[in-house]
Amino acid sequence: MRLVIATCSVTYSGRLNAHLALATRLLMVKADGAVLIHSDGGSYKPLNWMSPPASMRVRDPDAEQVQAGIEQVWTVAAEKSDDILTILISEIHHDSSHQLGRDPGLVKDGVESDLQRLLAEQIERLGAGHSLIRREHPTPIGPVDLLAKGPEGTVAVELKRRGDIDGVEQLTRYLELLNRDPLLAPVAGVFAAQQIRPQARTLAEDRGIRCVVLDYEDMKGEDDQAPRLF
Amino acid sequence: MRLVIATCSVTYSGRLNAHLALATRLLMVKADGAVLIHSDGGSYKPLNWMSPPASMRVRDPDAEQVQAGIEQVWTVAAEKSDDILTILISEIHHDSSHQLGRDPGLVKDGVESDLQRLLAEQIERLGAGHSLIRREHPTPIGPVDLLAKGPEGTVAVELKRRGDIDGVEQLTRYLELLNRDPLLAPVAGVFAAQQIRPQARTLAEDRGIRCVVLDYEDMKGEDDQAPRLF
DNA sequence: GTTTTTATCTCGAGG
DNA sequence: CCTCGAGGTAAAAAC
Repeated sequence: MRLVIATCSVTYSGRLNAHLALATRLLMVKADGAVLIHSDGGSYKPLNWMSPPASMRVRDPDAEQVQAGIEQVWTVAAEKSDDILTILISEIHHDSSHQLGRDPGLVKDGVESDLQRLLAEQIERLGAGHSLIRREHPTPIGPVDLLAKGPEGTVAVELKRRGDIDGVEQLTRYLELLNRDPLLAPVAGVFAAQQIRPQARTLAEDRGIRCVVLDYEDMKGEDDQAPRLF
Repeated sequence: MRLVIATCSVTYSGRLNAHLALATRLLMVKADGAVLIHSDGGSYKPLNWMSPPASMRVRDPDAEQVQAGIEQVWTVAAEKSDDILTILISEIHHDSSHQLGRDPGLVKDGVESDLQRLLAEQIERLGAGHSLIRREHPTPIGPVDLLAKGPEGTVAVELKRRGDIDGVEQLTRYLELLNRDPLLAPVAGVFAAQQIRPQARTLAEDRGIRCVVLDYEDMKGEDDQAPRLF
């Protein structure tokens, strides 16, 4: 990884065109050819970048560019498209290279699949008298997260970490399909999430879909497997 | 901006829990307290990070951590939530700080608003005999991108850079509302995008919505305003 | 301030 | 290889 602090201007041409006026920034060049241009603020997204795989070419400025005070011209080209990032460097304040090696990568806990496993094990969180039929019940338009038997019949469960309007739409499509199957119908809908947005709740309830808010930490506490990832 | 190349392990605790095993990485500390942890590959997303505003505390390792070869412990806490990033540093290979100043920011050209302006000007790209009624036609659930008059009546246009299934759902909701208005009905739907995904096209056509693929570069070439942002 | 929409989204899983 | 859905989505625009 090469780290350069430079006063530069940048132009990107690809799916859109974008430009950065002259200022001092960090240029990060990764081993796979990726280039990231960061300012000293904002979150993790760079001001501008090139995704890997890419290759960089450094050349001297032409006469006009020399006049404009440009010392180096970096051209970063994507290998799989014709996206091009051009960096005009006026001054380099720092330049260092470092050997990092491969990264073992991030281990996560608490994503939707974990939530699904826990709710499958603790299906009574949908209400007393529920039992699991199956996870990932297949339909022609994709799998339903959970299918369960409740006191009032079969229920299809759509599970989200954050319950949004498109999750309700998704469940609605599933329910329409499931209720066409005479062996399964009638199937009621349950929209279960750690957090349900008001608009999603309103839409769901208008359609007769029940909303259930889940407490992940609580469910994890009750988890008999209690896996320790780290 | 502070740049540190260090052999470290990292733990994040917040909306989920995540862990990075011991390896050598770049730690970037920004002026607003943001911290980014990058490996030497992958696109612009860091392996792990803390969004600003945040504050960092550096302390010495406890006895057990010293035994494990840890030299420093960085604790990065978000100011607006209880998210915490803990970085256990075993070895620092590089450490430098740099003054960057405020960035003038990115200027873009080619986003959805540009596409909408161009299609409004070149509405005949929907087919011969189309004329624009208005852009951003208001409805109770949000504005319809374009409303036009075609040879066979009024059409509502939903515009996307990438045409996905949720765009079709959105247009469907608009059409249902617009067709309730006796002054407007009947209104047909057109789903226009630079790229339309097969599933979205299938759903749209099932619902009698016409799909139109737009060529932005072509439209830009025909643009009489020809704005030069840079 | 909140909510909604966009994104050069990135990233991973599954066919 | 492509397609699809999730994301600690982030970030900008709309309200």
